[in-house]
Amino acid sequence: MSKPRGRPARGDGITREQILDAALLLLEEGGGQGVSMRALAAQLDVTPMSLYHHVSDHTALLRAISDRVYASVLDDDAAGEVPVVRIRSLLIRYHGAVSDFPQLTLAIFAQPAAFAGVTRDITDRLIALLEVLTKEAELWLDILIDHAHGNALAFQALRDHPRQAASMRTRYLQALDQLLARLA
Amino acid sequence: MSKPRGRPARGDGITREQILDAALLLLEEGGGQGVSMRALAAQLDVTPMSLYHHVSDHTALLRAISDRVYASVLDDDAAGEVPVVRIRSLLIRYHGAVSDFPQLTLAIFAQPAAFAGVTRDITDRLIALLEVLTKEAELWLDILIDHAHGNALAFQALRDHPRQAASMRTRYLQALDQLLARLA
DNA sequence: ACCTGAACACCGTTCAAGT
DNA sequence: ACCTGAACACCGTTCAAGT
Repeated sequence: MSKPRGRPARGDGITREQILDAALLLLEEGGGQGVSMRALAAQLDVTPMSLYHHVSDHTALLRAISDRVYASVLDDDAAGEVPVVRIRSLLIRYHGAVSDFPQLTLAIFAQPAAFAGVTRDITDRLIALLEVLTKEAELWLDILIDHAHGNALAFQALRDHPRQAASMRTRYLQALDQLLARLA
Repeated sequence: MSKPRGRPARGDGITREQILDAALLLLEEGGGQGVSMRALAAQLDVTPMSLYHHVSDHTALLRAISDRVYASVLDDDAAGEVPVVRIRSLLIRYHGAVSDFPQLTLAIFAQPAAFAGVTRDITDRLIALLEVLTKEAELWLDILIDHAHGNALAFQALRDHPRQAASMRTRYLQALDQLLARLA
């Protein structure tokens, strides 16, 4: 029943990659109160403590997950397009990431000190694009990012109502376009 | 050392009011991961289980707290003023409540199913005011509320930097005015 | 009606013991 | 290097026992 105590044979044992994969899976389905070390370990058929050999901390785990999630936001930035279009596509992908994993977003904001710099690249690119269009780039950065975050929270509130959630996506797009139209 | 087992003498024992007071206190200072039943009980010099005689649940406790916090938002609505001014003052008070208790806000959003209707009165009043000013009242409700929420989250991120937090308040006001100016 | 103590099922994390 | 088991300090919550 119980596993041997020592180091497992080569090829057994757990990878950091496998941990992150399982964590994302738990995050998507479980929804509950987030990924716990113990539940994650059970998912991987391993004792909780073995995770600490690959991840230093629970918040380090969350940071690793969010790094992975937000990395995809920076891909495919419609590089050839006009600034407004690039801003729009960047925000839509950011909003998508944030509202696909609302529990992760909440966890990050619950202890923000540990997550400085995770979304740094995104805001850096956004502000560079905004500076082309307006003198008050920082103000509009605040508005657009805050709006994405707040909307993602409202999203979370409709988690159990998929039909309303779908219309929420289009409402975000409407609001975003309304804001962008007033930017110039 | 240990208290007697039975019902305490008249005047001893705990009130629901005292529980909420202590909970708000813990919320303000502790900041940490929110108010736990056990920490709250310790604060009141009582066993955790005695709380369940006055509050049915941990989420019921949070709901009671948030009812109290948000009730003050509806006071003093500058009733004589123009709609824009009333909207502005309402949102500023709402933003204040939300960012004074970011941990509460996060807790509420973490399990939103239990909190439908808490902020209902606020959105009702807001939308009534918005309908005077624009045909797209619901769209602007989304924008303004989401903005307040998102900004409150960003606020939380600066919890340990009071100086930056102070300038954040004025930045919220700037952004709010920018949005309201584009409403008409 | 209202409190206590013991108990159950969870957390994150440390530490020593194993291979 | 990497896993286990036991342990510590936390959670929320239930249930029986006390007055």
